[in-house]
Amino acid sequence: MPELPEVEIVARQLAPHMTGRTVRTLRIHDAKLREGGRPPRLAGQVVRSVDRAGKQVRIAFATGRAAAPSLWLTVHLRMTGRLLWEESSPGARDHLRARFTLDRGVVDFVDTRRFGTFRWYRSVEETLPVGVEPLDPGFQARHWKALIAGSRQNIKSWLLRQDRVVGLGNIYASEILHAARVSPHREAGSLTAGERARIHRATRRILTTAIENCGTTFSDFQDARGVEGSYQEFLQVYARDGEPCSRCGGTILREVQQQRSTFYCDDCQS
DNA sequence: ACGCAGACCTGTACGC
DNA sequence: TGCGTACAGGTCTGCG
Repeated sequence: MPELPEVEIVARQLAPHMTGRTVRTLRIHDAKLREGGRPPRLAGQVVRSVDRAGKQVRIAFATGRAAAPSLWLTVHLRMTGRLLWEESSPGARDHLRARFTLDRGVVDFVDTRRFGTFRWYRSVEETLPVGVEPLDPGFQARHWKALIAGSRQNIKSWLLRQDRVVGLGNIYASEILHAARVSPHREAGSLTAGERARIHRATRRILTTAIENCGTTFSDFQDARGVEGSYQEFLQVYARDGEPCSRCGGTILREVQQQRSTFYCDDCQS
């Protein structure tokens, strides 16, 4: 489910609750979560930071309040994962996969479809995604040229890969291409400098606005407080097939690319 | 290198 | 009500 903005919101909301807290216990209820490596002993570890790396929530732990972090956990929410903070211990919960009990508060990992993953690391370098962070202040329009050069992949599929630019998923990829007036069928390597610049600007603007609006809630995204985002009100094409295009009045189409739905306007995206 | 199918899971919406 | 099908914000593997 979540793409960059939704993961960013979860991390930002968890951070003030978790940072500086001591872990009492980590209970893993779903054995699938052990596939990313055996969980280390967490009791007594102090949470030093919670942030986002690509589409993952990253939590740094240290052996004491003054010690440097020596352990990192990345949580990938995939389609339906949620990290929910509660002040006092909630009772039974559907699809509860893991529970962190802190010296104050509880963080539950809830995941209906069980695609979510935990991975443990001993250095921060290992947690860094391969691709570029699109909201990194140093990332500029001119950098797209080298990233995209020579790719024969269609631009919609290219935007979904995480080894070039991280954080984009099926909703924002369609929205970005519509905002940039670029057809999802275009060969990535064939884009002009002007088109790449439009994609760059659209990416920054859309992700930033989505974060400001607490992300997009389609069916199940909720932030760390269980509150839904509101960026769905701003979506121009996603899930709007059959409706008129907000820019040119043409009809928004739905089409399957790489087994994922793409939404676009055939009239003003070329 | 690319596209495509299938897998991983569970739930919901919709047509008959 | 029940059953079958399609679809869902992600990503991996294997095949051609």
